[in-house]
Amino acid sequence: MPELPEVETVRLGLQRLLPKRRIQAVDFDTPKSFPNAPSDVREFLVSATIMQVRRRAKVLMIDLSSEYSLVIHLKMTGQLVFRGAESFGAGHPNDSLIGELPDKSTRITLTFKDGSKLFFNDQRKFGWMRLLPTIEIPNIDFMQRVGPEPLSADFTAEIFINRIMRRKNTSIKAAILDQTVLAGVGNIYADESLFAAGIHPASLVRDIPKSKLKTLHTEIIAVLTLSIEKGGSTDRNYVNVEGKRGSYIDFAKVFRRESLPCPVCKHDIIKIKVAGRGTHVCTTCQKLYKGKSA
DNA sequence: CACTTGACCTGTCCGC
DNA sequence: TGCGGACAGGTCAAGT
Repeated sequence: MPELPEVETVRLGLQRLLPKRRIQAVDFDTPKSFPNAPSDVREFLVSATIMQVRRRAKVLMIDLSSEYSLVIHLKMTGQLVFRGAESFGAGHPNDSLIGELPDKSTRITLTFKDGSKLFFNDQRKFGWMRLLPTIEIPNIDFMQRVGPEPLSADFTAEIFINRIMRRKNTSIKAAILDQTVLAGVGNIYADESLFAAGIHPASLVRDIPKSKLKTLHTEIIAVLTLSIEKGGSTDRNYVNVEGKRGSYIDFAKVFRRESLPCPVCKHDIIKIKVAGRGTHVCTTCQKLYKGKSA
């Protein structure tokens, strides 16, 4: 659920709210959510000041004055919600989708010296937060293997095509979901960008003309950019740091629109399974490329 | 090595 | 209304 646009929206909110705040305490329920040793937490987290908030792929990094960083992955249902000191006692903000915090899905709470708090909620407990030396982040396995940022200026169509061809014998959907090919695309934006490019998600990479792959490169960038403008997609769980929804889902052409008319040709959108994921497709607008046969 | 499937979890929804 | 099962999907480990 949180894909690149959702994680970037959270990053923008955290970058606005967190720098210069000093951590007073951390509370967490399970070691799985926050596996660091208590001695490291005391030494490198408590009393540290937040410097900046960065993102790489779907991973957030909160850099601390201790030269450690909180590295965070929201996975499917993770949420980071900030509440200022004034939000407590008098109740929570009325326009938040999230009620009183902490609640039953709160895994980690960071409390700052000024009384404000950052809550890490995660219904399904797949997400995590880890304290690592800032300088070591580029060395962790995921950072070593993850592909280029699709919204960076040097992510050209040529680079995209070269990287996608590493997965030439699999479906195009599986290929763009592969974080080692490019960073940040998940199920929503895979379906939306493939619709925009007119490619059936089950098409094998090797069968798709280069010109179509070039179109897909353009559409991936367009879809991700529009979604960041809309504050991401709130399908089920996703909210921003204020607990508010993103509106991109209102602009989605196929995602979660099965049995509704295609906005272009009016034929019904169907839902199938591709690469083990629920996949939304308009079989009229999206061509299934298959081999050399006609 | 390339690729696919299952596991990790919990809440929701659907059919009986 | 209760209950079992399918489903949701990011990533990694295990399997083919």
